Amino acid sequence: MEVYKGEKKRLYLEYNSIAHLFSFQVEAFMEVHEYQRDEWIIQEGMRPDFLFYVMEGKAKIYVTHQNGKVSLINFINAHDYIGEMELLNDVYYTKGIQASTKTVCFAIPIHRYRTQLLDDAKFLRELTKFLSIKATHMAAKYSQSLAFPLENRLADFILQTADEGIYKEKHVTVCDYLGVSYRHLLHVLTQFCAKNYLKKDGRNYHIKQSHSLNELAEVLKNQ
Amino acid sequence: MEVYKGEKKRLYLEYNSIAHLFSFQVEAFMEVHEYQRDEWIIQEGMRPDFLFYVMEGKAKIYVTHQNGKVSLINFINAHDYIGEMELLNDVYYTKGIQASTKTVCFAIPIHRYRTQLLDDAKFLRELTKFLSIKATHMAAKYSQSLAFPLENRLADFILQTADEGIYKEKHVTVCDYLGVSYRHLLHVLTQFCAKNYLKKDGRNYHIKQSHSLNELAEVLKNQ
DNA sequence: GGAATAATATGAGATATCTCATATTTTTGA
DNA sequence: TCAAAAATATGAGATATCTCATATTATTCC
Repeated sequence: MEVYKGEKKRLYLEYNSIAHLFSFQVEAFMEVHEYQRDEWIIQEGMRPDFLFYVMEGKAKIYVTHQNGKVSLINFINAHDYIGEMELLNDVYYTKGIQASTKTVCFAIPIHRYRTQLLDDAKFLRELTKFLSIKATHMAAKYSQSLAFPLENRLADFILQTADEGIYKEKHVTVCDYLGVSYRHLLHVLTQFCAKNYLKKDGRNYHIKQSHSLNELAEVLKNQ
Repeated sequence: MEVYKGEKKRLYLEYNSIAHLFSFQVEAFMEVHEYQRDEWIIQEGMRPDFLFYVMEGKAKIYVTHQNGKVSLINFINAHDYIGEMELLNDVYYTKGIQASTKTVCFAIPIHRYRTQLLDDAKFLRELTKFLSIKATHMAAKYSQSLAFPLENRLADFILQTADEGIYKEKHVTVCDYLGVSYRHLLHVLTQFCAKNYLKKDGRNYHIKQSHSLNELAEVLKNQ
């Protein structure tokens, strides 16, 4: 992790302002943090000292269960908040956040700004929207995971993450995200190939019949 | 549904104030609604005209999937908000909300107060907390549903809902909530009886070994 | 009060998904 | 550059969960 200092920090702030998110000056004690791929932005179980706002990059929220299973709860992208749960709640089990690409965040020290943040309607309004979408999204994922087999959820995931007709997510990550075993994921992917929805090419999968995948994914929709 | 009028309304407002939740006068156009058991407070797919704040009673959030399966997403209790998603988001698939006991809510007309509400730090702060807890709760349910079999989740649910050592939830509701088939729920309940964790008595189940259920439920915890 | 509806109950076979074992290939780090 | 670690791959048997069929109570409503 790198904390931008001096000229580097000044330049970054100049070109990437988040002043519009607050109605007061937040820059005085704000830091700019850069994390490398696979680095932990927040360690599971350890309360963070900052509220983060992601400017660039992608990250993943993980939680480890007592039976050793790991769930990838969600992906984090640019313009998302991190650590807002800890800002709001005194009691909270902190989840792990891991960068999956180089990630640059603004880091706002909680102890310094907590009171001001919780009094700022502009900030709270944006955060409320962010949280409402997050809650809705989790509710949708939850109910879908119980109502549909992997076949449907995977079809949706493939269509969402494929780039130019090619799907190439890491199986291990996808297992954690969709909450199924590695074995079963491979099994359903093989089925998709057998049905000619996908064509395997080394580690990539070419989408051959997106309409078939669409049909499978479509039944999840409405929410 | 009954809308309190005249003296009844005046008295109810006098004894149940929510003035402390806002920094402006919200009472002028606020209504008081009472719903009977099983009545729909919000119909699935229909945008509500009010932001509700539940004063008394309990309700359930439902969503219907395209394959006909119904998910009971969550329970709603006193001091929860309803319709806050529609207040915040212009595009949102509205879920159904059904009263499960007599339920009294304050109903704040959205078109009238939207702007003021979204500018009120006091209101937004409470709502943000409410949403953060909701999001966390959904995330926990989601990851648990994928990481643990029904046995563990049911044990937790039984302990949470039992009253004086007796569990008597309706099977149909529980199926929708835990996202399993009726058949399977009964199967696991029968197992619990066979293991002597529970003793069936007509439609009730007496908890005989809460420590065993506790052990099963415990592994979900940490979050 | 009786017919219709909802809730409970149980069996049996099907399927979705998991666990474990093991092999190969790729990536990483000293 | 090489050994260790991570990711991919596949088989086979186990288990969690589902579907469907059917019967028996409760509950609701005219």
